[in-house]
Amino acid sequence: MLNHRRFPSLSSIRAFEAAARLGSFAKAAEELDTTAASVSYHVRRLEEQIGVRLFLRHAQRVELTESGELVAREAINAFATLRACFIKAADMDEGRLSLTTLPTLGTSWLTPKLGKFRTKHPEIVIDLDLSPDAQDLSSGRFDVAIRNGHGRWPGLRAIEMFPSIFMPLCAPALKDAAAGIADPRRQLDVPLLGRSDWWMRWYRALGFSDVVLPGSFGTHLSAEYLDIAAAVAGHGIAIGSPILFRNELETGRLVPAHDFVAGDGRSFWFTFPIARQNSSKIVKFRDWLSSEVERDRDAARSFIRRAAMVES
Amino acid sequence: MLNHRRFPSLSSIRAFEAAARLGSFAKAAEELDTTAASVSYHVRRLEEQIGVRLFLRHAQRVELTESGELVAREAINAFATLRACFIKAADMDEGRLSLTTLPTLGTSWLTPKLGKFRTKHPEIVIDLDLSPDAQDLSSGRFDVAIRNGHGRWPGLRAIEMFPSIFMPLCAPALKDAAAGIADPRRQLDVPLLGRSDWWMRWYRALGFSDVVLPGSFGTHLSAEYLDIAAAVAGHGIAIGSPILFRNELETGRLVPAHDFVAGDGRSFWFTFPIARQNSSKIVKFRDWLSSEVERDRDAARSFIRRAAMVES
DNA sequence: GTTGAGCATAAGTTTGGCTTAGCCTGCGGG
DNA sequence: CCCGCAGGCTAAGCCAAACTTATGCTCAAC
Repeated sequence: MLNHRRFPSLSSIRAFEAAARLGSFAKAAEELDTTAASVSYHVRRLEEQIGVRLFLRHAQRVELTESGELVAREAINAFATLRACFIKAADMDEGRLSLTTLPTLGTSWLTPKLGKFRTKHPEIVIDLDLSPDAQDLSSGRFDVAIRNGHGRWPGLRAIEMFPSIFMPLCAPALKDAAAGIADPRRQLDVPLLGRSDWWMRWYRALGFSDVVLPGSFGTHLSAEYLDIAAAVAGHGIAIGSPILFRNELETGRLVPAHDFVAGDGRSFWFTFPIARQNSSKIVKFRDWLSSEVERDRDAARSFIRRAAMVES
Repeated sequence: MLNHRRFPSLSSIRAFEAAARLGSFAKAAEELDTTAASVSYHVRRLEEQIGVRLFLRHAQRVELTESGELVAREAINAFATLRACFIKAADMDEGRLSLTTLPTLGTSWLTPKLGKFRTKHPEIVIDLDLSPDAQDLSSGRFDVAIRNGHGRWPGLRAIEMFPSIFMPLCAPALKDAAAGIADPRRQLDVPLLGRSDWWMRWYRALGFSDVVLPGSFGTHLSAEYLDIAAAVAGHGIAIGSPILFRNELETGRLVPAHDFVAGDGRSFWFTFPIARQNSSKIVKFRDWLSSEVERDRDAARSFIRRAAMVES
């Protein structure tokens, strides 16, 4: 008799379902890619577990009992439902790509381009998360990430986009006031904005090893885009990437305050779990992103070429 | 990505279903009577197989993703359907007892009593099959059988009902004409009806070893009840069981043509698969049958006591 | 700060389920 | 009529999936 607490073996149910649907153990075995012996065994097992005879065995064929018919109807239905919902879930999942990236890159570089992706792949919605610290891709909250670092993350595939480089940028009106920027001992009339560690690196790349920067930087790391906005507004000289802020440079809202470009040896990487490298939405985004990166890297190649790397 | 041909592992689906329904891997593990590690493993596996993240892992809890919610709804539903239909099938099965027996016993002895069983257990429908040869109980076509034999059938439990005995029976009007029945050399005015092998045994039990019976018995084995009907109609002397035809004897429609009773050493047995001895419908029928047998055996005890057994 | 709940991961072990091999039965064609 | 074949059953042995054990980690509660 049926023990109401315990569920019968699922393999047995599957075997029964196929046998009932196809009306033959042999055909079921073929569909399940196994042997008739296995199907026979499982059907018998199921019958023992629920205490009900499901098939009548005749010499060359099997026939469902009345109870068998009932169970078959429901089981076939249940399996079809499951099959369908996995496919549906996969489709739904394919239609939403969730991406986490650094606020600066997201705000200044990525967001303006996303419209083009949407036009090219209208079936995919991008779900963008901007957070300063690297989110764990293995948690599944995000499909892909754009990260800054050295490109080695266990379990993740990392595709290099462009190097992390920076140079002093200012509004054209401040260009003259910034003339002495290359000498850290001179006191400028305009404040320096942006990440102090980058300023240090930039000066070190110029040959000044123990620069003491004026205080009042007043910014968080990773909020450079706010400082860039301030620089555009003429409030000082910011340090930032000529690649990320190519648009500001090309439109003349910013100009280099000095031509020297430094880098920290790190890069921006497009990353995703190796296990998901064949996911079609990831492939689509990756391909699109690569072409965008290609164009930008090309446009910024002079900056990249002359960047002086400073190891930490 | 989901391979549309192959179904994901069912154990994984079950683990996921329980986890989704209970909102916790630990609770799911408890319900499935396994460990949290197993549930965790299976959910991860399912996600890999269908290529869709179903749960978001947080430190102390898990949360369904959007796709997870969809799959969960369907899976919970599918499992509930399955669970329900097995129970329903068991119930349906419990409500119908199918019994195969010999035509004589079924017609003359069992059928008149079945009304009482129906009254006592209105929830069980008896599905009666009368066939001269023993049906295979292991095929599942029948739940129980009443058989004639020596009580040893592999895999079957056999409960003895009463011995297979027989004596000459005739209509009261023929009693005088049957006076010389005990001497096979005398030619009677009335024909002998019924199984010739039983007549032979009966005479052998009386001490006549090589009896030559008159021809024209014109009956099949196992169709004694037809001959008994003929005897009731006064067409001859039949040989049959005083237990099975107790009713005819008690109402006076038949009388013993001679008081000698023979047996063949066999009995009628109530049998069913050992594996099913706890099936409640079988227990109910068995208990009812036993009480009926008890009463009949009691009423027929004088016939049974004096039956002379003749080994084949 | 300590404890406990909840999930993940690794490694070792068991057992369910598969395969192989052989048998039986009935059908159909030579 | 007989033999081959199709379809199902059973037994025995093997293997990988799935389970257990053990440990670690994180957060929440006291």
